Amino acid sequence: MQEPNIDPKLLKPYDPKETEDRIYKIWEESGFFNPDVCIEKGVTDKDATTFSMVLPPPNVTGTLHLGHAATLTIEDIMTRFARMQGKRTLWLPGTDHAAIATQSKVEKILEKEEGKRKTDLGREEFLKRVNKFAQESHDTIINQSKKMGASLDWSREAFTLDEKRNLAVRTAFKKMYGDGLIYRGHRIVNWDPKGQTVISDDEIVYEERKAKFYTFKYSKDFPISISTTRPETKVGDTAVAVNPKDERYTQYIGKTFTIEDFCGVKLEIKVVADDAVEKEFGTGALGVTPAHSQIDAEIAMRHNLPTKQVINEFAKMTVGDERILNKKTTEARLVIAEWLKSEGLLEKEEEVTQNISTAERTGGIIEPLPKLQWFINVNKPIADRNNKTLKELMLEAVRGGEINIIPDRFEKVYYNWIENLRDWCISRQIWYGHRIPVWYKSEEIYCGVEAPKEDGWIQDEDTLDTWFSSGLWTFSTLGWPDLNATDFKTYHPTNMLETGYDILFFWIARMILMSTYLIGEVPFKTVYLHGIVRDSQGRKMSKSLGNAMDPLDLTQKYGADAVRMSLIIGTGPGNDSKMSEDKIRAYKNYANKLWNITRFVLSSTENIKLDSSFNDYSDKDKELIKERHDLIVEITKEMDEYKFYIVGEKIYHYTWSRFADVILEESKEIFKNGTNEEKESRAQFLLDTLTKILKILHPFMPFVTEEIWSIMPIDNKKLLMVERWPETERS
RNA sequence: GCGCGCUUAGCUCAGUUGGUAGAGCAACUCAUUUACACUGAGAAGGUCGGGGGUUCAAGUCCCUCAGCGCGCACCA
Repeated sequence: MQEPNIDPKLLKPYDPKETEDRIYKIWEESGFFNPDVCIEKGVTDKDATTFSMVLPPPNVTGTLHLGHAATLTIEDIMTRFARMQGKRTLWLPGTDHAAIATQSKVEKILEKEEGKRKTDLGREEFLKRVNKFAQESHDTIINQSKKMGASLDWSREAFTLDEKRNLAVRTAFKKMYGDGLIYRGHRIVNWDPKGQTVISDDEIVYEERKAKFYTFKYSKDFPISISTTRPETKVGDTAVAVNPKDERYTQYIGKTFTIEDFCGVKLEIKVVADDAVEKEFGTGALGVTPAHSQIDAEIAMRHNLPTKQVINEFAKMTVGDERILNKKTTEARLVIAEWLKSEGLLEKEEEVTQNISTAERTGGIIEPLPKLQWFINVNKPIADRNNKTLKELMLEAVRGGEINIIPDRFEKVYYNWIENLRDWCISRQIWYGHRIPVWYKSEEIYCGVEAPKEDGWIQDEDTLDTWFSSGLWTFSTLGWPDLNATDFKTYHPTNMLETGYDILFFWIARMILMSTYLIGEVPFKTVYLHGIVRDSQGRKMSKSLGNAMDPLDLTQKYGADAVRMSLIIGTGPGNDSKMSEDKIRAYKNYANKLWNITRFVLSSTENIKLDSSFNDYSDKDKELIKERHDLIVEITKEMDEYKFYIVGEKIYHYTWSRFADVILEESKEIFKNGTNEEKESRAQFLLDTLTKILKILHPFMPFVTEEIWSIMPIDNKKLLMVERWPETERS
């Protein structure tokens, strides 16, 4: 066939590498990622309904993985769809300083490359290193996000640790402190000996391990046997608790026994009755270690028992003689077990599996320790929130329907978490992060947005849990605490929050907490949760397994459009998905198919332009239009319901199996032997249908569609990214 | 212990309010320069995890069992 008047580009296979960076640049230069520019340039009405969403800020700990790529794709689809519907659309980017994660990463590098520890550098110098690392990670992340085609408004980019966000953090802290929601308290906390910091309950990861479960008596004269997996903590025991209904032990309740020598330590053990003790568990008697167990501390509080700390911040013993003093807890455990055996006190030694608490970021084994820390009280009634507690505010936002979670089964998970929620420990003994806005001067404490003016005040050394600043993200990025900021007034509450279900508690719950409390409105109306991207065998991708697929490599090899499609199709909300190169290859082929469809349509309709007022369709084409119209109605409905995985499949199927394999094939016959009317009708139909396919496909495969759009014979074209979604009312 | 999810073709997954099973990939047969080999046509492949129930009708609803996975709690 002759190929007159057709872009020579089409004569070669589609080349994403040549196309994608060029197209992204055109988009960026158009300014259309920014809704203000869209209004200025007249592609969006000033009073159009808004669609706003924040990007879950990636941690500045390195590079993006496929999970980020999935997030970017799903959200870009939402954003481009909204923009093409004419909405005032804002998708706001940013990055997260990720306090502990970033700091420990830099510590590792420092150790490996220079053999130094952070204390060798000092706070200021170490922070310089962290900032440098964070900046480099940031640049990589931004670059990768652009490669994925993300239509983010870079003019509004934010960082959880920049000046504006710091003001928001200090303002929020001050208000919570003023309302008595933030308090400083001496409590049993989760101490991470490896990271040398406290962490919150949610930062604990449980790992199943085998352990020895020892049953023994403190001494030959002691009447009650107890059981434990941690004999070394028993040197800190101050009581034995039994169930009040347990007849075996009633005679001892209230008595105090002195054990002169428990592996070199003198113990005073009082027998108390407490409902928390289960009769059936172990011997039915519990050795109470108030300093090193949350439950025991609670029992101790109820019975006014003394607390005796026997383990320090390095998980080493602080009492006893040379046998255990300064030994690690794991070593002391064996020493005491041996001692019990040799004294004839050990009655039983069993192998059990137990859940061991480890720190999410460092992997360190958590040591419960009593410490003075900052907490958020989740059970205190708040006067200007109708005396509701933070827990109640969080619960009601979802239960009352103001926030809708997709898939809805996660609402149950959310309620369950809130029911078990305890006060949130927000102080961290790390250097990288928002410094706590509290100052001390002898006995005085000052909390304020700014430092006190007089001399002699010393600021709290600790920083805040990274999730404190993330919790403010939907509004700290929009100008809050300035309540008159245009962005804040225009875009808050945001419409959508899309993220992985694994940070439902960490992030989503904390945003709801902060927003309902600080501004009295929900942070977002809909939460869409996606799953984890796994490898083709269903394993979590990780660097150590070596199965991590680098999104950048994949986009280089197959094109971003193909990677995007393969991340969407075959994945429903809330379900994990599996990734394989086969799948991506299939969608690379699809991009090329679309390219060739265009080549055929343009070369067989040469010199004809799309005529939007054309109406003389043949009967056959009218049928095809009806079919197409039904499909678009269906697809639009599914887009509104966030069923992108279904839409992607449907449009793929329609273009390939229906449009290319059937309609184009029969068009060959029409163009060869049909009447002029038939030819004209079919030419318009093909151009019109290709136009609509490009529009529907654009949110999914933005690069190839924008590129094809640029050579379509259509008058008064704008960029495809700001064209209107195909109308659904006309047939 | 409480709760959730999954189990459908060799693999990865769809299957919306119940109407006798679908897609991609892989494998098989054919076509051999066609808009496109990054292709087309065709055929094959499933007692929808097991059992029971409701119904005219169940992959879909209910009960139950099993395997896998996950969350929370416990973890003396």
